[in-house]
Amino acid sequence: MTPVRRRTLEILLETHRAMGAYEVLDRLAEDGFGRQPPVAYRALEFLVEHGLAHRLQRLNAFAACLHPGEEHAPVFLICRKCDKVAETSAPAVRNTLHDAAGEMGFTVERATIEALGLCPVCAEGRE
Amino acid sequence: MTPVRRRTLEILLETHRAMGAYEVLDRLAEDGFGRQPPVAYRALEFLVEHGLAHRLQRLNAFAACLHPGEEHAPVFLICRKCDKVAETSAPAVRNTLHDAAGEMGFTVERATIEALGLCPVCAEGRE
DNA sequence: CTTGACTTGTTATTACATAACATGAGAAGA
DNA sequence: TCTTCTCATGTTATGTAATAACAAGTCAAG
Ligand SMILES: [Zn+2]
Ligand SMILES: [Zn+2]
Ligand SMILES: [Zn+2]
Ligand SMILES: [Zn+2]
Repeated sequence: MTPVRRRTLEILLETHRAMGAYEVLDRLAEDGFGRQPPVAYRALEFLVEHGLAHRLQRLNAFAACLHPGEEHAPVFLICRKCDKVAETSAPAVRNTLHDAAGEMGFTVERATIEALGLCPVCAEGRE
Repeated sequence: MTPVRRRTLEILLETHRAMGAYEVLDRLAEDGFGRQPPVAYRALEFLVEHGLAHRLQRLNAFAACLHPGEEHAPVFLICRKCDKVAETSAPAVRNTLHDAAGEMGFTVERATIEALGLCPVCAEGRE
């Protein structure tokens, strides 16, 4: 854990939402770190590899992990109205996926499960 | 269904694999259609909206749907070795996801489920 | 024959991501 | 101590994916 990496994680935690790499980069630059894309991408890559952050394919964005160290299988719920992202651990979904893939002889190593829809708050507000 | 859209679908079907938008665009241009990104993106968007093709977030790519019209819930199995993409319909996975999200009050409208791993052929060939 | 919806085409720009190279700090070994 | 190796950080430059904004043509409805 080096300064850039630590700061990158802090940024993700502070904002508490999904952030694009360039958005993270701007913050890092403000704090005196490099202002070039690789600076952010490398730090984010490190965090993802070490289970401290996740990448959201649908959003081209990153978010801090809410259960670091716990060795979990995250599922993301993205609200299309307020853009909030909830990370939930749904082993049942993963298991079902592994089973379904297994029937076809496919070995799942990593899986991306991201749902787009409405969070409780936005759903209540009449669509 | 217009010429560009039909041709775009044909291209996806012919190659029988996931293709990037710019790759599709090159083919379209060869056939006398426009050579600008929007040409491909619009046609692909149309196909996706009408359930004739799918978008693979992990690959920034598109693939023809193998069960068009059937109103299904696709799950993609992407082989990291041979790059083949298998589309399978796994209602169980979707249901589990909907249930898990429902417990948190989240309403799922669309879901991206993509697994990365090894296909039967590549798994056999000793990792 | 005019209006309006829609499709296709263009130019230009924005957003996202990585390749390739240079430098400096620190650990490991002579 | 003085190399040497590894790794983190920084840079420049480029590659790749996606969209904004506008122009022109088709065609059916009125
Ligand atoms: Zn997590
Ligand atoms: Zn919401
Ligand atoms: Zn399909
Ligand atoms: Zn394979």
